[in-house]
Amino acid sequence: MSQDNDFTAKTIEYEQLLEDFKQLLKKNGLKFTIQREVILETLYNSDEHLTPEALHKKIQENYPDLKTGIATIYRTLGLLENEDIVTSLSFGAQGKKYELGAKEHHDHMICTECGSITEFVDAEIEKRQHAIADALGFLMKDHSMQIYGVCAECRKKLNI
Amino acid sequence: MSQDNDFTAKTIEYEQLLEDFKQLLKKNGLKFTIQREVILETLYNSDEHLTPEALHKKIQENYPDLKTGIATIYRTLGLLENEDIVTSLSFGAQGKKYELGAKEHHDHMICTECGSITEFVDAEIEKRQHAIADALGFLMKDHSMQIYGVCAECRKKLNI
DNA sequence: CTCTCTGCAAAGCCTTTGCAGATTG
DNA sequence: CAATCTGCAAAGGCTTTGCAGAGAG
Repeated sequence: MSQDNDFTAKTIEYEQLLEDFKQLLKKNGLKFTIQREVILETLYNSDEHLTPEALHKKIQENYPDLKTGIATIYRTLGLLENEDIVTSLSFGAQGKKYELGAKEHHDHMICTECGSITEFVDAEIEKRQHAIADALGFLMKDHSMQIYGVCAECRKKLNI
Repeated sequence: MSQDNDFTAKTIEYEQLLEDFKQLLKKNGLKFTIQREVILETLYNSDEHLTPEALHKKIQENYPDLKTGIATIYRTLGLLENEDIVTSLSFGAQGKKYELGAKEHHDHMICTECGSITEFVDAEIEKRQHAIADALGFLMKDHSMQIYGVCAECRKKLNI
């Protein structure tokens, strides 16, 4: 569950993020609601990548008084994704998982045993990606990379 | 539609592929049916990554006499994916696209304007991926990388 | 001949949408 | 106050499944 590699880093403070979010809402004539704040906050405080359903559950646990509908989760996630505040990862058949996009760019290492996601960055790969996009005349906007395999923990357990 | 970069290469002949497929079926006590052959053949002859629906449509066009149900497409695709004959790419909300896995390993460059997918390979990136997985104690089985942006063609059209 | 496959239609997910009341600005 | 939001439940897509007849080995 918990990660202790050196590759991840939140590059933005929550207050800052919240401010940006409010700004964006205002700019688009949208309203700042408790639900939206709670969703942003929950995403911020989660090191895991969350499915809409997992996010919903987490919010229901942490804010039992606030009756948050799954529809609002979806609507807000869509909103946040449009505004590039969160990004989503698509998996095989299991749908999408969301994470805050406010971190330093990173890639994902996904354990096929336990489903955990470890993040990492590598400057060399980033550089090559740009070089390749350029070589093919492609205007690169974003990229994502996933490595699938068995994480260190599961390897110990399975002795492989 | 058509791609003319130097990065793609089919490394296996159709006859070979078909033979392997038959072998696999036999090994698992499964049967070789016209539908399965047609699906394999259509995937082989398509340079695009196909959604189950697109594949279905293509088959209906090319084999109007063969009434192929979408359920069979899904079942066969699942079978082929399990056997690592095809691999799937997941996109935002638009579901999955499948491609034959019988090519040299490659990554994907996806145009956010026209949705086209260009394949490429880069030895340096492949090498780094292994190095990173090793460094993190991860047993790497597979990986995928996508670059999102605007393809050369669309750039011309849009003048960007 | 036996066992697997297929097409069809029904059933199941996950996600989106319509609506009336609740909330924000 | 006017406009957006929310929760609920219904509606929508895409994918999977059950079944009876068709087809492969």
